[in-house]
Amino acid sequence: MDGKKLKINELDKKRRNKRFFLRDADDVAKKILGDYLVIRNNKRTFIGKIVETEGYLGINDDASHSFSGRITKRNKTLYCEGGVIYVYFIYGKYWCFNIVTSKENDPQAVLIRALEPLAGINSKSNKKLSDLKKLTAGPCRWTNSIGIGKNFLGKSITSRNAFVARNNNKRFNIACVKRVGIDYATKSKDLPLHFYIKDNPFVSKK
DNA sequence: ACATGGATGCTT
DNA sequence: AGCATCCATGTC
Repeated sequence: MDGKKLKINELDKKRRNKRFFLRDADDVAKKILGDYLVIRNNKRTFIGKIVETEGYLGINDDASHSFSGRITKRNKTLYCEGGVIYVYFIYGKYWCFNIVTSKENDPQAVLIRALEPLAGINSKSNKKLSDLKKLTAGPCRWTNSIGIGKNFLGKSITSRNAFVARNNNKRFNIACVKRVGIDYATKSKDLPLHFYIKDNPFVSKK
């Protein structure tokens, strides 16, 4: 009967648990490609397929907010045990959504850069692919579209209201390139920690 | 092609 | 305390 509800229940069963997020960020970044991000927010449920991610490796990664290990008001969430959400405000307008990984005091994270919307985005007024892409194809776009902000900082990514669901039928190739927007980095600038699903239209455009 | 925007971090 | 810097995005 209600296909959407059924699907959400199915996804609930495939929820990634906390242990999954205790590994290194590059590993998590690759493994969650093709998985589903489920966010329950303002009494709505949003589902998006994760199509583009970046790994940030922590204190030795000079592109990371936790580089050098200095703890600040902004980055302290990164030092939590993996499995919580790290959001930060950027460019005076936007929010970026990350999943903290690895063990406590190893401040790694995965940035979710783009999603393919599957539910919860108003598709009535956005039938065209180009319109839909403007809503979820980009690290600051999808967060804006579903109301991600500081309210998600430090929240669990293994809870009923925010989780990653395993996709057991992955048939795609993964591209592995250098990360975006980190020219200020030197040592880690060219590391291939930016992953995306090849040929997926919702990968943010270069 | 250009304007927007605020937190951050560095300099004073 | 001041300010240059950051660039994804929206709007042109």
